[in-house]
Amino acid sequence: MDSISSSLKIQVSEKVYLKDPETSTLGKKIIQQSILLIHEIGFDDFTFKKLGESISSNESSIYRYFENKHKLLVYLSSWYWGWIEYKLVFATNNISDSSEKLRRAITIVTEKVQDDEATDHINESILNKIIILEFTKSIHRKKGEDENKEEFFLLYKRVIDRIIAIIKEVNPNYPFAKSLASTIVEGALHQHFLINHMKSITDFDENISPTDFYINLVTTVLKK
Amino acid sequence: MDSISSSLKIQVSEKVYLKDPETSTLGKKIIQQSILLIHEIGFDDFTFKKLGESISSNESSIYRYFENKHKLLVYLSSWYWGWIEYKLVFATNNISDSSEKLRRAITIVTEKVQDDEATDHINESILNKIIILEFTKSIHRKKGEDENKEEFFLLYKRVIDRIIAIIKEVNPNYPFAKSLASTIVEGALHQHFLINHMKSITDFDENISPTDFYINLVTTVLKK
Amino acid sequence: MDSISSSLKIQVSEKVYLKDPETSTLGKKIIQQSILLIHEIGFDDFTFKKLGESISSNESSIYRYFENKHKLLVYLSSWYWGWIEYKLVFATNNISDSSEKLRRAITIVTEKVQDDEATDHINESILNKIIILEFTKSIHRKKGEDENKEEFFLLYKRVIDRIIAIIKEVNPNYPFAKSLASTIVEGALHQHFLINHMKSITDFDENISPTDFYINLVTTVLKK
Amino acid sequence: MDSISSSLKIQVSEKVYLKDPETSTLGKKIIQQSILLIHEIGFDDFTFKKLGESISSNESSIYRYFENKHKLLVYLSSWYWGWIEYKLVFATNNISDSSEKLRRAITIVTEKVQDDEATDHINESILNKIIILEFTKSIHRKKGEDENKEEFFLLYKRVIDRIIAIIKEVNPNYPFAKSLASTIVEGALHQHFLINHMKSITDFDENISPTDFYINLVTTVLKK
DNA sequence: GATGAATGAGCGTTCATTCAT
DNA sequence: AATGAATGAACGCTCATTCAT
Repeated sequence: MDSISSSLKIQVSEKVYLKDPETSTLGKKIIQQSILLIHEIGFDDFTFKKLGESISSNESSIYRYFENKHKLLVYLSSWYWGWIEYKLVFATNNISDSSEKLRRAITIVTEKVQDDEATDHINESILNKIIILEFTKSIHRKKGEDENKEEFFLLYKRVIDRIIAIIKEVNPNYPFAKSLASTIVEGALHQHFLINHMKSITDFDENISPTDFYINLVTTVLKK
Repeated sequence: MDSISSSLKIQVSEKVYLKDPETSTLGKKIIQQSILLIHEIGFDDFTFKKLGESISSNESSIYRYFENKHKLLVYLSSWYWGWIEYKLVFATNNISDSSEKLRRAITIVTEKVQDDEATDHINESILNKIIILEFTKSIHRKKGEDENKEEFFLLYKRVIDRIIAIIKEVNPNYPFAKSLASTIVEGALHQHFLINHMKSITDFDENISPTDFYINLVTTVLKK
Repeated sequence: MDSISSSLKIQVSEKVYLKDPETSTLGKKIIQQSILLIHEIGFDDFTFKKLGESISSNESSIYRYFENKHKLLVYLSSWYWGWIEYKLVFATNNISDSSEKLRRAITIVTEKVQDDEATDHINESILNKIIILEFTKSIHRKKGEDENKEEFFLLYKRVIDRIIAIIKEVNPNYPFAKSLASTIVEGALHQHFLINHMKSITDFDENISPTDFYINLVTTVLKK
Repeated sequence: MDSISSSLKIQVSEKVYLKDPETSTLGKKIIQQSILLIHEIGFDDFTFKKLGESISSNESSIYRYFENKHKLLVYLSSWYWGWIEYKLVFATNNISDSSEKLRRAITIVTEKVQDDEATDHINESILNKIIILEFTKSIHRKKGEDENKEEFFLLYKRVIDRIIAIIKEVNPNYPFAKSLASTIVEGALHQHFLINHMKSITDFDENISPTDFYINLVTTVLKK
């Protein structure tokens, strides 16, 4: 059976930060406000200077925690995928029917995110919006190519790996399990983006959601 | 019957450029070299100053053609999707069997791109690599949100619309035609990205390609 | 008796322009539109490029007429003071009473300017507003100090010299004739500026104008 | 009785600067050198880059203190008028005879300025030359029209208001007290400009000064 | 450990001007 | 004579980062 820390302290790789933001008040404020600020002005216009102002602190203080703004985004992303993994494990735990398990897993990664009351300094709903807009950009960054990419996106890959495993449970002979899993996860972000910015090429409304689309899609292709 | 200019002069919206780069030698050099340079150093590090150096011209000359580097990228993207549309129309022309038409269309938008000898100042193969890395970023840009987004990404949407139409031909009752089409086009870019940067979560090798995955996927879900 | 060309062809020093704008349609358009454009966006933001656009011509064409935008402003100023001189001479012609002559002269240089229908490509009322805002700046320019300053501001000085002469007619013993004359001319511009921008330090309203102030002032100090 | 801080710390509005230059060594150097440099090359050619070089510091450091060079000039002007106000109050303090008070006030605002030994990083004599050349330009700036104009030129207006008050003491029935006051203050700057650049339209020499002209003028017009 | 001050480097842009047609 | 294209130089400004306290 899968096991994961049941508390909501998400473990982010130490390579991502210089000092763990969870260990101080300032650190938590940095995380909390950065989410709000990135959402407000976009990651391109986001700077440590502006963040410093919004937490009435100096930009140099933030440098104690993160090498640069890209690492901070990697931290937020990692935290997000760690949190998704936690929810995914929790939701599929003790479910014996593979197909049901898969449906639940797909739901977790494709549904619209609500704020999680268990974490008071992180607004997951807004964080999700940032992930939709910025996560793909962040894995596409050319700079520092591959040095720590594996490390940085570990938690993202773990979510995908868990879905791959469930897909294989459902249909061990399906030859594209990995591609299907990555299509669901990345595709869901994209579909949510389209809902907000290019509605005309989506089918979604109040009655029909990306989750419906993906469950239908996956169920069909995995049918033996 | 579909009709499209059979020459390879791709029409890019006039709002994207200040002066049409196709109308001068310098303009063509800007296009040609920008593709090579963006590929080489990444779009983030790409500046008009560096481009100017690489075409031994002054950055200010480039400003005659494009307002800023983002508009230049929009131009390249538009050109790319215009070219893809052209190929798509050409490949599906006179094909009466809808399923075959769809297979051909999917092939066009998911296969690895080869250089097209018909255009001597544009290397489509490299441009495709740029699109894989940078296109999603470019539609995710926050700034200038929505003002001309429709206009800028018109050719992209036209490609998707054509695929939607073919999907509907194959199965008029499938309820997620739009989402499926956008999943194919965006997803194919993502799968090609994974091949280059996160191989471990793909199923692809020399025998099996994204095209195979998408044809299998689409064929299955549209089966009546 | 004073003599001045009775036509409204104001003679501006040839050193101010490269090609006389009065001799071509384009030249006249340059003059006409530059007045409107400078008034609209301010002289600081005014460029030949923008002027070129507004007369749908190229900036390089304007360089045929004026070395740079400062020379163009000198031209406009010269024209303005030439026109003021013309009005001044016309208004004081055949007046034998010196005091009356002085009153009329002061009126000319201090009253609010109306458009002169005799010149169709120059809107004197707007030009006056430009002079109020920009003329003092233009004589204060440091660059090219003194080379041709005498020449450039000849027509301005001629207006002042005419007023000095009238002051001396009224009271030959007044020891500050020159300073008084320059105070009136420059001061009137300043008072009109204050009316538009710092009303709180003026005494003017619909019943009382700068002209009243200056006539009162001058009449009093010249009383024997 | 008038009261004003007797120390020479002139209070300039906080809206003018980002960080008070009086609070650091670098700040004082910025003020000191900017005066010398603006005098030397003129405000048009003055840039933060050049100022940075002349204080062997980087232009970006200067941006900590002032938003742009125009704000720096506003600071210098404000300081100047604050200093003039101080001198004016000091010189007229305890003088019971209104006419004498007025003569002293006029003297303060019209006489040639000597360096004040009490301030070691500000050369008032040179600053006065800058004010003569640049102050009128600075209040004539079109950009940012009126937003903070009142605030920015507060100290200038306070000087004028004090003179208005004294004029009214001398002759409460004179109907143009405001215009007369602004004429003196602005006019004096202009007369000093003429002395330096257009001597031919002034009456001044070593025996006769602008102060003489203005005292004569004002005394005469206010005579009951 | 947190902060404020200072800095260097470089970006995006505009301007004035020249050249070739 | 008028124009369009191209250029070099500089400006204003911001960013990421370091240093000193």
